[in-house]
Amino acid sequence: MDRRQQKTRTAIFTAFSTLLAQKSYSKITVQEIIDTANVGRTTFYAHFETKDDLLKALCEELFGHIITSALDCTHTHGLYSDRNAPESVFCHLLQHLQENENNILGLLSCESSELFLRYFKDSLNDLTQNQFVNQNRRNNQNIPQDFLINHISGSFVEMVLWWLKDKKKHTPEELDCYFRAVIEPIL
Amino acid sequence: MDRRQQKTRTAIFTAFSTLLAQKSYSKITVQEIIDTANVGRTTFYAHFETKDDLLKALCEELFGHIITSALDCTHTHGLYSDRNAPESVFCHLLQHLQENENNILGLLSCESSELFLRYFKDSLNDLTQNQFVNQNRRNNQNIPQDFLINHISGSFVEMVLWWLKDKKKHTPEELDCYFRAVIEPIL
DNA sequence: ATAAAAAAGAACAATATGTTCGTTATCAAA
DNA sequence: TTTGATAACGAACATATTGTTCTTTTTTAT
Repeated sequence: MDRRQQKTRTAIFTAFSTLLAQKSYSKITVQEIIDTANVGRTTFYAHFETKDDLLKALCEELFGHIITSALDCTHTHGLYSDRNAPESVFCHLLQHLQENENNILGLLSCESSELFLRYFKDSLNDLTQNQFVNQNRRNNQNIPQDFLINHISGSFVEMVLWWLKDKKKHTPEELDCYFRAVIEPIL
Repeated sequence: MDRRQQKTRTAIFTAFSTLLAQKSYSKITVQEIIDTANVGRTTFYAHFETKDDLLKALCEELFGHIITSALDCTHTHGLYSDRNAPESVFCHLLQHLQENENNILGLLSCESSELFLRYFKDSLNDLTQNQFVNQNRRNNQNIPQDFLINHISGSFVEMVLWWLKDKKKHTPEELDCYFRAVIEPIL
């Protein structure tokens, strides 16, 4: 691929991320993005159809490899390796988030965090579902599998939201411990 | 209060709700709202500072009494009246939602449901917190109370989101049953 | 070196925003 | 029922954003 394309694409992503750290998504204009990225108006629209399109692309880039990395983890460990195992996939995810690659946490902490977390939850749903079909789980009370999957990924996302609002006063390991305590009883 | 004020306020709310059923919040313009409500531009800005302000006012109106009603319920029953009791506050909430007063479910089903559910969750947090301070709960594994409160209200909100996406294939009573099954083990 | 592709830059119509004015209609209270 | 207050109207306004179209310049891959 042409280096110029990659360069502007990166410039736009960076500018967008910078702006997201300053103000909410809805208040960011295309004008600001291209000013910050220092690219022409035409160039922006050659890459992305709309601002929403840009957001989607950014999410795919951000959550893409964090999820695939987690998927590798489940292939070796299972959803939770063991009831008393030291780490679960969720701990892995939290650590990955905190490592701050591409400044994901910065983005998730911004005013538009919910926006990102919806994308994140979609990915988590796939991840969790994957686990359920592979493992033949006992279903203790005729709870629909859909419900359980949604409960797990939903709770995780809400936990991350809480974690960030709370200025990350807890370590990924602590959170993992709490999360397993509230999730494992129902598996 | 002047009847005229009440009348335009209602007209704007109704117009806004109608539009929300058709398109996402971000794509609705003030222009459309005043056209639909059939009020002057000046009038709109006399009532609400911005579109965001309107959304906030609508949420307060919608969730205000649904929560106070639930609060009454907790005063008599407790968070869950009893492990085997037929109804919990959450069932009450779900039924209330489904009764379709002010067409809440219609709004929650729209493209901008997350927007509303964030407001809803804030109210739920207060509700849940209220319960925790009144009842002296056993805390089985040193999980922070904040975490538990957030887990409960967060899970509930995510469940409603799932319920709506799923076209409400389940009754409030079924959902309540599932929800208690995943929440009660940790209380 | 050259043809293809990408970015810049300027200009465009269309639309949305929030404000200001003077005018008209409606209300509540005497 | 009159009257003073106030809410709504409507038109106009400057300002800003959007998405598109054009031509010109720069950069790339081969």
